Amino acid sequence: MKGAGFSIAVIDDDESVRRGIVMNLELEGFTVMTAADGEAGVSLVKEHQPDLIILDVMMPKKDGLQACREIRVAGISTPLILLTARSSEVDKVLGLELGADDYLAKPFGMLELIARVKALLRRVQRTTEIDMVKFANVQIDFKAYKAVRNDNEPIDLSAREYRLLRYLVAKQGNVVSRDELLDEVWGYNSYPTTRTVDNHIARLRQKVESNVDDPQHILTVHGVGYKFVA
Amino acid sequence: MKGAGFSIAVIDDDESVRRGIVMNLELEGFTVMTAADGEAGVSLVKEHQPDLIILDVMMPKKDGLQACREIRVAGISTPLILLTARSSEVDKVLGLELGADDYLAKPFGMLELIARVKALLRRVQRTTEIDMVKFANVQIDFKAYKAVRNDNEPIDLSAREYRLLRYLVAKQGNVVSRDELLDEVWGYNSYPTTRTVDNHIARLRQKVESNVDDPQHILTVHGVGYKFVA
DNA sequence: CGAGCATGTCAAAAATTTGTAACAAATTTG
DNA sequence: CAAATTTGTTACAAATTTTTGACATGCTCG
Repeated sequence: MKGAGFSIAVIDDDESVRRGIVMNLELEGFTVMTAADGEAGVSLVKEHQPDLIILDVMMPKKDGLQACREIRVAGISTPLILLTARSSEVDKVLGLELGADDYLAKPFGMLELIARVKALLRRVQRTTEIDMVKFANVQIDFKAYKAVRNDNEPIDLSAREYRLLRYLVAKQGNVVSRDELLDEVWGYNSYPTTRTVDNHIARLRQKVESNVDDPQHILTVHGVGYKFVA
Repeated sequence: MKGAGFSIAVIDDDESVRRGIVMNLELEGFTVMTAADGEAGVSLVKEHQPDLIILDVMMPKKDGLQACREIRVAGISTPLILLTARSSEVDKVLGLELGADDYLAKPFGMLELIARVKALLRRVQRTTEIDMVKFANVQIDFKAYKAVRNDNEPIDLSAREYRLLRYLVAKQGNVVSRDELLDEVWGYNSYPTTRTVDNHIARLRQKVESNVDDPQHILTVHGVGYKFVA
């Protein structure tokens, strides 16, 4: 994954632990922000909305479990990894019930932490399904399977067109290859050709782009695949 | 994709299943190694570090879940597909928690297995590739296939130019020979001449260097190859 | 210095990739 | 069951990229 623009909040009172984690995450290409106690941590998270939180259980002012609880209560569902010195079951269960997504007992290996961070981000990214998208004068609701232009003219998209577009939108800004689309949108049980993808893209463009001859949102990247930009 | 040098370990006690899988993978151009029980499988994986593991759940000596656990504990994070006869959720969850990356219930279609193997390799590859590079006044995003100079003038690079540059950047500071570039950027089943590389380098320089006659980042190392420096 | 390679440059030719239309097959609907 | 809709396939034209070869220029070492 190599960081890919993800930001991570590291909340731990131990200066040296914090530094170690930060250094390693930055080496991996993540953007890192830190706080040294629970209270500052909660503020940090509320304010900067990182993509992932690493939270120590034992901390002054407000312990990790309490901080975790507050973060969840605030409606923030950012993936969260708990660090704990005591590896007692109590801590683990408590933490997970409070809404942590993973935990790691100190002392832990940096490689393992990095691996878990990446795994968690991957997992979240996969399962985060987009609900809606708006661009130019069209608006699409993937949950309701409804699409409109100018707030009133309905656009009629087929089921596969919805899925295709949703996948592109989920990866927006990044190029997606035809093979990836076949895997993710068509699945592993059917084996259409890559040309099938082109045809669906063409149909999508006709329905969704203002000028089919100069698409503004569903872009071709020659030799690679397609890319959606809002 | 066509196998492209990837090696795959197939661990299954059923001779005929194993043979079928091996044959199909080899047809796809993969290098395949096998083991007939969990114990042998774990040794095989530790010793030969394949690029992907296909592991049957039910096996003598050491079952697949146990083998999977041992492989992960040994710090080997190679992508792993579990095969199982029972399609119960329990197995699935267990397997995934133990660190399997994908899951396939017997009986499965060969095409589906191949599709999953390729998808998984693609996914892993995506996550290990460089995302971005910045140098002088240009910035390149390899995921978005987007390059700009001075934050606003777009630079138009072809797919191969992106791949070529990404490979050089990945090896930055080290000289890379033309033959290595042909292997890694062009692949093993195309055979252009080494002059082709020069041409692409030339075009890359024209697009990316400020002064083509005195390149600052894509450097020629006479008699050896090329080298990227930030 | 100059012979012998190695590399840079350019344009045309070759190859690949993509868009699209028309049609067939499959699926859903009435 | 027939009609309508959706999906997949094929073929071909158009767009774009890639390769090649010829020649110019540059580098290295005897």
